[in-house]
Amino acid sequence: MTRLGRNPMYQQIADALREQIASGELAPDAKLPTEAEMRDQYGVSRETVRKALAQLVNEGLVVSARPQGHFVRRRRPMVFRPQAEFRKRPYSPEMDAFMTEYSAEGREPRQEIEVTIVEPPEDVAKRLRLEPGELVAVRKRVRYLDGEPFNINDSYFPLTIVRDSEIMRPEDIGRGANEVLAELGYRQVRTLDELYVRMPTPEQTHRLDLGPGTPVGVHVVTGYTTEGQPVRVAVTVLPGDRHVISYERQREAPNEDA
Amino acid sequence: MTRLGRNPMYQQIADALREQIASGELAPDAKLPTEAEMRDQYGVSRETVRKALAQLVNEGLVVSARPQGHFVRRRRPMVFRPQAEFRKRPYSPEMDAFMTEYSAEGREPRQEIEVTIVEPPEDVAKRLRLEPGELVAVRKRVRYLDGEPFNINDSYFPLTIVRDSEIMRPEDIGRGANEVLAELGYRQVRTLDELYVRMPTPEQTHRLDLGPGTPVGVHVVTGYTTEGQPVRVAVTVLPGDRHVISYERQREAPNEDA
DNA sequence: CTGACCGCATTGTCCAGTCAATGCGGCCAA
DNA sequence: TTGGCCGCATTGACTGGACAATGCGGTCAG
Repeated sequence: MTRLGRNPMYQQIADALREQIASGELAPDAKLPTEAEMRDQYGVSRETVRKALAQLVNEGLVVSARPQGHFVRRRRPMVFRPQAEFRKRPYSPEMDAFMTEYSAEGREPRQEIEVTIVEPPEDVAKRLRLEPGELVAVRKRVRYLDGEPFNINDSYFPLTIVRDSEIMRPEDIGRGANEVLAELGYRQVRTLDELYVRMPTPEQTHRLDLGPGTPVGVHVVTGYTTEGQPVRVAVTVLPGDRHVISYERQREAPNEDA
Repeated sequence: MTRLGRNPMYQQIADALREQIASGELAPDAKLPTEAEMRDQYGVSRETVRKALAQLVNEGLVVSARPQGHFVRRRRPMVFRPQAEFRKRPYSPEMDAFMTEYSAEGREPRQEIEVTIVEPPEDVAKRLRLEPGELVAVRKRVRYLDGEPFNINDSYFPLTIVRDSEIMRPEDIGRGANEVLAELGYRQVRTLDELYVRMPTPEQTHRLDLGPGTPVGVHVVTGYTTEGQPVRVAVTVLPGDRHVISYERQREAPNEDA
């Protein structure tokens, strides 16, 4: 482990540990050597060892549990299925098998709901085509599984169309907020979905209790009525270490392209 | 900037800088104060300032350009549209507007293609339902835009069905590899899409020339024929700082759910 | 037996310093 | 004018140290 290949020592140490994790030599939940042990083993200072460990933590491969040591992280992803909104059942056998593998079966779900009226963030206002100053109702939800926060879902509705409706009540809506919108005369027939991949803001880190090195997927759904009017913007924040996002597609017309 | 709120100094410095970036006080491409300046300004050691900067770099907010200093990062995302495979044109007006905003118009595209025959990685073998030892053909592509690597796309095909076909040639296939598969008698009518959000492996970091703190989306498409036979697994790696993933959905049946 | 307390191993924070690498801008020679 | 070289500001890598925080496990008093 000497300074041959031009790579800095902390890189080489991180690479060595990463390799041990990938090969299974260090299994999930296994304890890594302590900083002091590695300092002696590699003949470097403790800060250099710490820099290597910090890199692995940032990659999401390792967690630190003071003062027990560093441990190989175990992943338990869960399926997020945007299509669940519009499709009831008919999945292909492949999708069924996939769902079974990553199902929430046997885990205990819970959610917290909070409804407020606010001036919308700029990006939401733009998607709902609101004039400056127009207000929206927000349903902010945090969903938990086995007591662990799993995702954030904030749904924005133009205040003019949901005022005094069931949507304003901070309770679970059994038949879904989309059905309530439909009853109010705003049935959504089309959505535009955007997905961003990035590191979380400190606020998201806090709300989702994220460890360092956990990226998030931000899923933004804008729902439109037949007339093309946007009536809902839903922002879902999905911690990368806890989700697989999955959906199914079918050929539409019998012609082909790129 | 004293040690009141229990937060470590490097956190407080990082928070202050993050706030200045969010507020626009430090605009994109703006130069941050040098480490020495901040050391004096906050009355801490240089290492502490560096720890704060490292955090911002890891969040993808700041880049360091030695020896010019640290700069606020500018983002220029690009649309990734999985549906492009199956849909030719008919997008809604909303989607059209969105595409225009993030189009590649005026940027210069280029790609490198490499075709090899390998024993597939375990996850690919599983999706293609291959027996141990069965081989696959891989088309590995790196796509560039304005000279910058934009994404990686590795497509795996069972060797038994593509041997000696056009797919084995390391050139661009104008009408698309999917059409070639169709001509060979394996038309795909359905796909299962999975999307993972995570930090890149060192190999991906290298191939995509990623800065630290850039998460990636890993998009895995498995294509099936009418008979439900998997004939293609495409793995696309999308750097989070360079993409928005976007698609459209339509109500299918005139009944509703959650 | 039980509960409170304390020692200890381990990680977290921070410091003051050294030397290396890098790229820009200016200086100087042809 | 032009091309090459060099100084310099700045970040990167690393050291060896100090002290704080934390939770587990064992000890000891009741």
